Amino acid sequence: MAEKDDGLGLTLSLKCSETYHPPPPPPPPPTVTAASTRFPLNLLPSPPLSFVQRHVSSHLNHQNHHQKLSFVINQPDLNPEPRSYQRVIDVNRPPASTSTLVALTAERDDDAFVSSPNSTVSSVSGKRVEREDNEAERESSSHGISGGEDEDDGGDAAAARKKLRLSKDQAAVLEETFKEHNTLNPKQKLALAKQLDLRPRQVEVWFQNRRARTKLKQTEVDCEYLKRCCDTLTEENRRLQKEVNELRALKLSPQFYMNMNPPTTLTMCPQCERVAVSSSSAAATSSTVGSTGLPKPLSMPSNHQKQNNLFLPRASIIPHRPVDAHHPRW
DNA sequence: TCCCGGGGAAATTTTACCTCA
DNA sequence: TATGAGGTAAAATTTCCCCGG
Repeated sequence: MAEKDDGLGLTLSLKCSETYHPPPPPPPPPTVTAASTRFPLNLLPSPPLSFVQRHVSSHLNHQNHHQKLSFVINQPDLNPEPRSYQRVIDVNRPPASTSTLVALTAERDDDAFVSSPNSTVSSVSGKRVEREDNEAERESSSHGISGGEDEDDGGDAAAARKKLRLSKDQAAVLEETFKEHNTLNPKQKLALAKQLDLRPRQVEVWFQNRRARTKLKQTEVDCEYLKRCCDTLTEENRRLQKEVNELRALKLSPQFYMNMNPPTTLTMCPQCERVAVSSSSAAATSSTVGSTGLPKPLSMPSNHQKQNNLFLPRASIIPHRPVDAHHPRW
C-alpha cells in the first residue's frame, strides 16, 4: 500500500492482510450474515460506529418501526418476536364486495391479472389494525361499480397498478423458499404462486427484489469491512510514522554518537538468521528508544551471555528488507 | 452469424405507511 | 385531535444485458 525508505534502512510496508476480491455473483445461501460475508470480520478491531454502520443501523431501526418483514445481518430469524396483531387480512383475497372487480380483472392474462384490489397490510399494531378495518371498508366501497367512477378502463389499469402488501404468512413462505434457492425455475414459480395464491409474476418480482436487497446488504457489509480495514491500516501507518520520526530524531541526536556501540556487536538477520558483525550505525539503528526519545546505552555482552549464546542484541527489530536488497553491506 | 425469447440485474417509479411538527 | 410534509420500505415497472436455442 505504501512503501517508504527513509534512509535508515527502514521500509514501511502497509498491506492489508487480505486481498479484496471483487464481488462474485451473490452465492446461496442468500441471507446475509457475518458468516456469509467474504471478509473475516472477527479479525478486525471494532472501531466506533462508522458512517456505513450508522446508515445501516438507521435503516434497520426504521424498519423496526415499520414492523415489516426484512432481513437483518446476524439475525436469520425473520420473525423473532411473537406478533400481537389481532387479525391478518390476506391482501390477495378480495373482500366480498369487490367481487365485481375481480370479475372484471379476471379477463386478463395471468400476469396482468390483479389478484386483489385490497391494499391493506398485515399489521402488528393496534393502530394499524384499526386502519385495516377502515381501509377495508374504504376499499370495498370505492371499488364498487356502483361508485360510478369514470375510470372504466383507467380504473382497471389503476387497480392493476395498485400495489399489494403481501401477508406475513406469504412473506414467510417466500423467505423460506428464498433461503433454499434464491432463484426459481418456472415450475417452482408456478407452484409457489399457487401455494401462496399469488400471481407468478408477483412471486417473480418478489424474488427479484429480494435478490436486490440481499446484494445491497452484502455491499453494505463489504463496505463496512473495508472501512474497518482502512481504519486499522491508518492507525498502523500513524504508529509506524511516529516510530520513524523517533528513529530520525535518534539518528540526529549527538547522544546517538556518544553512545555509539562497540564495533563488535553481534546482529542477526531476521531472514536468514545469520549472525554477523554489524557496523556501528547498523547497531545504533537497532538500539531501543526510551520513553524520552533518547537511546539507551548499549551494553557489552557478558561472558555468560556470550557462552550461552544469549546475546542477540535486538536483532529482532532489524528492519525487514527486500530479498534483492538483502545484506547490502554484509 | 444473426435473430429471438427468456430471465436476471439494475434503475426507477409507485404505493403504503410511519413519524413528527 | 386532525392533518400534511417528509421519509422509508416494499411492490411493481422499465430498461438493458446475457445466454441458449
